[in-house]
Amino acid sequence: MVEPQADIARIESLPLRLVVADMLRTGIVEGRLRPGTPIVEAALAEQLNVSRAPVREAIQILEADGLIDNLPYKGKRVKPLTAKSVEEIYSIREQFEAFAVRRIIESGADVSPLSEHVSAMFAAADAADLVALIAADAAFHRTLIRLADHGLLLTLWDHLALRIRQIMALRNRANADLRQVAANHPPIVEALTARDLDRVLSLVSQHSRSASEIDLKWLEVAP
Amino acid sequence: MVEPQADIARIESLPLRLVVADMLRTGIVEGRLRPGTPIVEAALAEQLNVSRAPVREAIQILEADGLIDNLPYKGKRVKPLTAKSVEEIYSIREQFEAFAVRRIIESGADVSPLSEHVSAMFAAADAADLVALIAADAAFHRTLIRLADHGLLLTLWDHLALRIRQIMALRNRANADLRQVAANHPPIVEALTARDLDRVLSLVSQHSRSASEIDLKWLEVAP
DNA sequence: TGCGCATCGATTGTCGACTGTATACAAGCA
DNA sequence: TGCTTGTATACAGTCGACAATCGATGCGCA
Repeated sequence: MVEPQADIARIESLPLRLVVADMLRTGIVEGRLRPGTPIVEAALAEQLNVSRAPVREAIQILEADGLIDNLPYKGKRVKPLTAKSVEEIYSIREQFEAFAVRRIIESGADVSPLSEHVSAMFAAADAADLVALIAADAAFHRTLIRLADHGLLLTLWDHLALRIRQIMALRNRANADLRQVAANHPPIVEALTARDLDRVLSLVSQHSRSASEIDLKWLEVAP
Repeated sequence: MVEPQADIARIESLPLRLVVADMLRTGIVEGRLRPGTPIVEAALAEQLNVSRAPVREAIQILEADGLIDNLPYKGKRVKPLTAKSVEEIYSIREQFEAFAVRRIIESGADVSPLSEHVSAMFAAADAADLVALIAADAAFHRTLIRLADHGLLLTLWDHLALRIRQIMALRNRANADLRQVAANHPPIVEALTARDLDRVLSLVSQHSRSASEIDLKWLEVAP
């Protein structure tokens, strides 16, 4: 159940379903709505002072994103996270990034946009600001994908990134070495700049796999 | 617009939105609803003798599948196919299949389930049955993905396969050499059986790229 | 003539009420 | 006792009506 909340803000007069979807999505990927939490249309509608229709549609959007499970006529819930699904998510991520860097190096795209995100990560690490670090990390990787100039890939990535954010929000944050996280990225930029495909691929692959291992470890204690 | 149709069959008492979604999906991937065709909720609802709610939800499902475009308050339509989107779809397909075969060879999974689909393809080619050939081809590739034992990959594949089917349905069918299509597949099975990763990768990649080229060629004359 | 502006039609967006389905639990029966 | 059968409840699913939005059309006016 989502915490009690006042009336819904209709920013920019977006359709309500999108506002509601965003609210739920944020709650899920930030870990406030944990896997398994029941999502009940009527309850949500009442809390947000809207009818069930837009709530229902919002839930269906998140269903398509793979964040919510639908058990027909029984109920919906935040999709449970299993070790296997975490492994699958990270292994696909590895493929996507590998594909992206191959395209980037082939096309000779300018990789300088990555640098500012690296700086942001170090700044966040120095300030011990985990939220900012996660945001900068996400921005770095999304930019990497964007440089591949592949619309479908970017769409698929955005879906995947949601689930990765969810996983990261769920793991025990106290144990992360923030500067280490930031330090993982400059070598990728360097290797990209040097057009050293093999080295980039190896770094990216290692990056995904170590993240996967960390998450699997922490999900054991907090499933 | 979908052709006039009597009352909707509520097979197995599935929720209406799923029945409607299936109907629309089939129409799109079989090419009866061509890219750009407007999809109007009210009209569909009347044709199918249901209310707008399930129709609306069905449309949203296909929106998530990437088959339908939504221009808010203006209308929805079958998403137009551009050369770039075709290229993107096939290039992602290539990545997925490459990933799948790497996993298959690593895990040593039994690839014999592929053989029956190859047989089916040759039978269809001999009978000059294009529909059966396309079905067998789709089954072959889906099985290949399934053998990788990766749930998320299979989900992503199924979405992609829809759009590939749509593209294939839209291209001029008279010009295909059916036996040639079938003949492309046995070498893949052989190389898989021999665990020859490099050769499989090369074959699979070639397979995707030639399909992409053919489709791009035919989409020029019928966009 | 040409330009702003009310109006209208088409289409999606939202609502509240009704209906269908599944589960659990209690009541009836062999 | 153990099985079936009813019944209550908590949901999702569907419906018909109404509201909001956008684009086009046509009208008045300089």
